[in-house]
Amino acid sequence: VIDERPARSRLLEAATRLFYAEGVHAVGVDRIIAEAGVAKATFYHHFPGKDDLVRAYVEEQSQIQRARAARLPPAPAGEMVLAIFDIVHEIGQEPDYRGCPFVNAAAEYPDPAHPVRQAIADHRRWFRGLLRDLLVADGHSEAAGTADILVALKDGILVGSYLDESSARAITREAVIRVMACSPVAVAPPGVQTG
Amino acid sequence: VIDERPARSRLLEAATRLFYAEGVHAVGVDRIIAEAGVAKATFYHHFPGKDDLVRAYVEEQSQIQRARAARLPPAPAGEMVLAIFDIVHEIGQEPDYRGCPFVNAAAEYPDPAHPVRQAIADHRRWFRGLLRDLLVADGHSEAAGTADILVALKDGILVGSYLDESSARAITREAVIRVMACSPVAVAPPGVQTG
Amino acid sequence: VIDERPARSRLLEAATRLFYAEGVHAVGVDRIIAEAGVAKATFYHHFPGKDDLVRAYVEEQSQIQRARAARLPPAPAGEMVLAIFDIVHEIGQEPDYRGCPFVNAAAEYPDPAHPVRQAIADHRRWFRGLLRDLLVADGHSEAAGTADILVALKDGILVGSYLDESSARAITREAVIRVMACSPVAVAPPGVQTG
Amino acid sequence: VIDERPARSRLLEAATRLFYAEGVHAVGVDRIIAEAGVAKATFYHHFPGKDDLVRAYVEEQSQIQRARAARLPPAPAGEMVLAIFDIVHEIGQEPDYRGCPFVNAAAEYPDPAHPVRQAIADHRRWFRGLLRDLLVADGHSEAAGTADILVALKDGILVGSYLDESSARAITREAVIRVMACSPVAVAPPGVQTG
DNA sequence: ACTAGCGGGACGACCCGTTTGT
DNA sequence: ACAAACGGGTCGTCCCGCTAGT
Repeated sequence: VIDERPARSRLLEAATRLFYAEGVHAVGVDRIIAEAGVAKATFYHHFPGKDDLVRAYVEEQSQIQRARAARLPPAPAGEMVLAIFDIVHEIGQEPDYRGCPFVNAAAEYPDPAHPVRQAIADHRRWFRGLLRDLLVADGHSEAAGTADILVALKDGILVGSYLDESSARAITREAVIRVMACSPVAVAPPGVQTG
Repeated sequence: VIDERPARSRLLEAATRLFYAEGVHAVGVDRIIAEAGVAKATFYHHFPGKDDLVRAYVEEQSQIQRARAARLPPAPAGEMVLAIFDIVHEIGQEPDYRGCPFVNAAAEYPDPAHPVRQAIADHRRWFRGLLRDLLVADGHSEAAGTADILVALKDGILVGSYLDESSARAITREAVIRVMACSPVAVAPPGVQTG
Repeated sequence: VIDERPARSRLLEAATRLFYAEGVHAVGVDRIIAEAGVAKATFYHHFPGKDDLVRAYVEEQSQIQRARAARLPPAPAGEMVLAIFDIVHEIGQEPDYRGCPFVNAAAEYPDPAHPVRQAIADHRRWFRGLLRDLLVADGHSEAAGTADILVALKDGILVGSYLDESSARAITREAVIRVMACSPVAVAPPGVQTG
Repeated sequence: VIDERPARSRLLEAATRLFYAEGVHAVGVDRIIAEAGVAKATFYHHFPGKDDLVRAYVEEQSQIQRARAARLPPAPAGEMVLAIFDIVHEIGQEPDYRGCPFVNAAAEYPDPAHPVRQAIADHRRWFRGLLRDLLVADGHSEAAGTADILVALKDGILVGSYLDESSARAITREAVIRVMACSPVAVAPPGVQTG
């Protein structure tokens, strides 16, 4: 009971690194325990199975992002949204960026009822709620719909950061500004779709 | 003799169905040849290895989307963009939608030099070029940057269609309209843009 | 149509090349038919199975060696033996020498009753008889025993040519001379001989 | 619980038996692990791959022969050579003799740079050195060349023991005596030697 | 007489996630 | 904490048949 946490931490650290860099199915437990320097029995003592480790990995990523958002310096709500997307942009520019860990993990878990997918859905609900609350605080009409668009924008930016040449111009701030600029005319042209 | 189509077609069809529904690594060649009703030797006669089948799958998806775009009825360029996103929206609403096949496949192929990744990059270059050309034809200033944003929007919409509750309101058209509405003021305020 | 020789010849040629260079078990029939440029059905039309091709390969090698011996210019029997070993030496020095095809094939056919092994045994009987007859014609006492030793010498020279550094000095002629120099004293010291 | 020896020993024992009796390529790892009574993962825990097991097999055979040579009772160098060839002869007469394990293994490994071939080459260097040292100690002129011939003789005797009818008379001792009897005249007739 | 392609099933080496004993 | 066990899975190749089309 004394030295439990280092082993678990090392396992989660190794898993995070390998799962993110190479994919979940592509990394075996043998490799993780080898890189973590723990025994197999220790692994199965801390995690009932590989999927539980995957879920822990996803949940930890969510915690990291929530903490990062919580550490943002206070600012007017509109600027907070921009600050969040500045972080999104920065993340996408990191050297070995391999895409959004949640999107990538979801690609390997087709069943939406799977605990890993649940954890991913939780994270996404949190992020959408965060944006929507900020838009509401910003006095934005159509806060919910705009939050949906911004979530899509965030996902798409990260996908592009992973898959397209980095020479693609940085369009993050510009995009956020346009999405948030919902002139009354544009918002609800009669008969146009809901958003 | 049930299916008289050539073996290669049956293999590619089965692979497409299974790869998309369950992921690439999660589907073994044994399963594909079983569902295609071909012998293993026949599979390896048509494809040097599994990765070649994956690449064929990706390239076929690209061909399908290009053909679909080519079949769009002629219209003014701006409306063409909207029509394209209507299709994107529709695709995302399909019953067993499992996300963008290119994004999902890329999640399982970390190496950008891998042929599968190359095929994905080719497709993405095509799509971005399609949007940019339409924006140029539409007389849009900032066509390239706006195309980048629209590509991100498309990716994000499809990610959301896969991962979020379908109750999420459809925001596609609204989002496109906002992104395309780039008022001169918003486009390039000196020093605002991030990168 | 590049190669107009009959299919059987092309198959045997390809098989000879591949079997010798890489080993019998290491070369599949698919590869042979591919390099021969014939259809699979054609192969199985000419040879009931792979083993029959192997036997044909072995028998052809035997024929080649017999023909080479038959072409030796006439000479006194003792010099003929030396001439034979000159050829043995030359063969062992060839650039891509891979060892005696009979010894190598036998290593992959443990059953002495197998047709391939029978063909190998036939060849070895021929070669031993050839040497013995020459020794008899040379008026050699102990012709049979000396022939046995010379056969061993030949096999060992070829093994060494394959497995040892080519820097190993050429000892062929010297060895033959010593083996054939059976002084009465050396031949049968009472009680020395083992069997 | 039948066999309490460690798994690695059981694997190597089974591999030795099967590789020697049937050839390396002809024996699959599944068969070895079955006969060793070991799980597949245990095999791959002890040996990175089949080739490593083959190399261990070859190296063990070399160790066995070196130990056997080391156990020979002390005697004058010339008699030691004869004693070594007595052992060679005895080995060749064993009931299920299948030829020299090194020569047979080399027949299935065409690449001289392969670890298995390296191990074989090591063994052969050792044996040649052993003979040469004994000949030197025996005061033999031309020790190196004679050692080469004796190595060839050993290889050839073992090839013949495997491939020819056992009725072939035992010529081992007689052959060694002749090879070692290098009269000054026979050793270096000017211009006789080939290379 | 030959070609092209496909079917078939067993087997090749190797790795999977997991459990147990020590 | 380490070795071992376990059964099934991975991708790929084996040799051999068969049909259909020249």
